[in-house]
Amino acid sequence: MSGKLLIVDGNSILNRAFYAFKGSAMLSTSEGIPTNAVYGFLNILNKYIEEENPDYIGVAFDLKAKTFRHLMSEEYKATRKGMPHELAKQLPIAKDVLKAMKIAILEKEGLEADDIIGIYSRIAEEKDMAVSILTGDRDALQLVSDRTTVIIPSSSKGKTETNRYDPGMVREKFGVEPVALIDVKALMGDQSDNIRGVPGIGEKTAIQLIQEYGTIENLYEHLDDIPKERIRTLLREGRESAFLSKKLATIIREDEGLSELEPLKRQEMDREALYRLFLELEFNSLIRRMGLEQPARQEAAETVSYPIAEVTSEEELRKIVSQLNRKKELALYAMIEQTGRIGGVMTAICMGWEEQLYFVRTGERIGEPELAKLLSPIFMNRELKLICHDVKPLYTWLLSYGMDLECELFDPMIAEYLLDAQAGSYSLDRLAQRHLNLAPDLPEAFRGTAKQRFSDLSREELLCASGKVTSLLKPIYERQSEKLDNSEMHFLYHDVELPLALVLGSMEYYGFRVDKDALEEYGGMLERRIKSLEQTIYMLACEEFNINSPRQLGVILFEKLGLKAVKKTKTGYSTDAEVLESLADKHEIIPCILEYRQLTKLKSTYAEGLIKVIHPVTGRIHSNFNQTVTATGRISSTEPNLQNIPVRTELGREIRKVFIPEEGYVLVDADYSQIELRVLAHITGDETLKTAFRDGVDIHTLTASQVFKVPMDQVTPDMRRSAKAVNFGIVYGISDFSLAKDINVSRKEAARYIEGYLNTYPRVKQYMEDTVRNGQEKGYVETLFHRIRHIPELKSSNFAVRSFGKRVAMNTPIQGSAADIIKIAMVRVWRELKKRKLKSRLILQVHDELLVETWEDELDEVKDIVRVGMEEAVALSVPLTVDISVGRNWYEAK
DNA sequence: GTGGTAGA
DNA sequence: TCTACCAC
Repeated sequence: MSGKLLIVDGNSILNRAFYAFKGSAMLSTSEGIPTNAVYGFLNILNKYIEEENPDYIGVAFDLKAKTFRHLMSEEYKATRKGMPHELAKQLPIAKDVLKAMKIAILEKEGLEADDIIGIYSRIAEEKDMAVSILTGDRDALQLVSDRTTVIIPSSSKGKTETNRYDPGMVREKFGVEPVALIDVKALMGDQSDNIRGVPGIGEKTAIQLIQEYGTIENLYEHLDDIPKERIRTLLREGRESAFLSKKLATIIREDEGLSELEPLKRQEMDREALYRLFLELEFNSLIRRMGLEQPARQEAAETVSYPIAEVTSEEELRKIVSQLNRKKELALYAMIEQTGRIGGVMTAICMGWEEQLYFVRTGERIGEPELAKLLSPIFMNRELKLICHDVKPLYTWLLSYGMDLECELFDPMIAEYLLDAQAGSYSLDRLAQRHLNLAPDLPEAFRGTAKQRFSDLSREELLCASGKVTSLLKPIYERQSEKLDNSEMHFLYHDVELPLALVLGSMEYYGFRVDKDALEEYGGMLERRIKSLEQTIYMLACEEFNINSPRQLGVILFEKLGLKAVKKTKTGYSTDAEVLESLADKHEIIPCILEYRQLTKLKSTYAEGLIKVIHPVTGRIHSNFNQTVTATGRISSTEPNLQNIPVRTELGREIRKVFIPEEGYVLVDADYSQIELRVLAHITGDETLKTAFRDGVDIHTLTASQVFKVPMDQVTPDMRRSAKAVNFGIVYGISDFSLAKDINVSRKEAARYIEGYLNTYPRVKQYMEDTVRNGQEKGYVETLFHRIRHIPELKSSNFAVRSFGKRVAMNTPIQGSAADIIKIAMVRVWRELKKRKLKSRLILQVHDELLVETWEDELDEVKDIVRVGMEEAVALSVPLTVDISVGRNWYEAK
């Protein structure tokens, strides 16, 4: 039996980092510590080991967040000053820890086991950490060695494998025999969450128990049989055990059984494990810095990879298609690039199911249009389920060849988004990692992130990599299906998100026509006004400077012109609109700067930004609609973002005049009226709100009337404005702090408004409380259609983080349900337009608004389709009303 | 609250 | 990366 010392933290990330660094010294920290701090420690410690103690023996030790913060406190503030980089800030602390280690190590000539083991406790003593470890935190010090004690954390019930410590696993994995088990939280006097519901087993009694039951497994099995009375005794002992634990840490010093140092020698860093870990955690810059990009190939043995054959003639392909077409399910991976061509370019495609995969490269033998046509029987086969990761580009590609897609679909990317909307990345290799624990070695083009194109790769590379990824589809599909089937998201997935991918694909395909000349003229007009404003500003400042630089502007305003700085940012003076507005009457330069800001924003982001993305062939803007980005279920739009085209100011709104329909078409714009507040009324069941919406009462005036306790007809515009802001705040779940900023009152005043609101609508208040509690219990909240959002922040010990979690918990069901509803409406409208074979098409969604480019002859029909599609998307206890307007450009149609 | 983009 | 600002 080896004499390994292992300190296991409940924090799975760091556990795994420890394994990756096995043999290296490791300083792990708890939640709340910046990852680069962890990295910094690792780096420094490793360096130290390499340079000064090559034979240093692996020690992991664990600094609790509180201790860490303590170390970060006063005494270090001074040293941190002036250090340029985050990492540098951590240096003094790391050095200090090192110093402690050095003392421990170098005090004696040679290295001896008890020194190594003792380091931890010495540091703990020197830094007053023992207290923190034993009583100051809910986690605990956990040691494993052959003669010492296994402390099983209460997170042994945890879901992740790294957290699941049971005696058998300890024995197998660490080669040590556990002699006792201690529930850590019970030690801390926390009875809420103990091993299998048994409160606090003190170490001493635990040993007795094990002796009684022979083995730990046996004890586990009979935990429920232990009499309640005895459990109470154990609980009392729990506190004593805490002090025992401290002894445990020192007992080892005298343990001669640890003289065998060989197994503790430093080993090579496990670069692959580290690579996989960093990949999963998206520590991309760390991967780069540590040069982990090309981990040694490791996956070959365990990667599912089916045989693959290349298809090189149309005739052959036709045969294979008819053969594949008889299958129930088919995995397909399309190597499509978004290029200048609308619909993208398909370099190759790979498809098949388990026993055999087929690879087709487009080119002279089989052209893209021919390929689209040849594959069509599969795409139109409603009896077949196509497993396709990211189906949207495949659909736009098909549209560009006049083809359609009507088979059943399964898209792992979308499935994963529903399972975890905050996962960040949904590329296939990440899915393989999450579901299959595989780290396939793939060219960058297959990993979604890189600039590399499929067409940059050789035939062999494409064949090999696409075979790998296509093989992944089936097992991923099976695992995701199981998870989805166990959830309530079936409807959302099959009837909303999957068809929506096609809707978005067609929206991207059609794009939005733009009058380029008008846009250029608009830009020119802005340019002229900016130039003249610029001169005025230089004159008023008596010097030329870069107005776009908040830094330079800050110097001019607050140093040269002597204006009073109201607010600061991390790097200097704040010059945001809020600050400038408060200074508006202090100096005539201020209004000029505000106007300059507005004009340059319009010019650079909108005028120039939009011109850049007009497609030279279609003359239209083909925005990219992303379905898997937002945590709430909303869609996002990029390159350009068409969901934030100005509307509030007249000058900004003018831009909408350049968004025009095709010849013979008009724009139909339909937007939900107050959809979030209606969702709120429905979810909370508040009668006042429901009646108001049924009667078509102005909701902000109503709120004002009720909160300020005046009759409806005596509500002043000011009162209405405040009420509107409060409604706004409720919908978006903003804090009293942000509300105060929005309506320019004190934070206390804002808090009173919110309180007044909640007292006016007790059902809303009840809902808010219920949702938060529910979220805390389950760890997630859900929308009307069971879209879930995990909110780990609710469990944070940090007030600000927890408050954020609460607001998110209150807001997400509202915003998310509204997102669900408009998505349902989009699918309905799109399907109806398609079914009736109309020329009109859905081209844009802006959260509560749909835009249909409408063939003039179809105007009445389209208005009807849109109204019904949206208003009847879902039956709530309040009506959903839609305002529709028609125009020859977007400006007119709003 | 949720996003995206531009400029320094 | 930070600051600022556009939308719902």
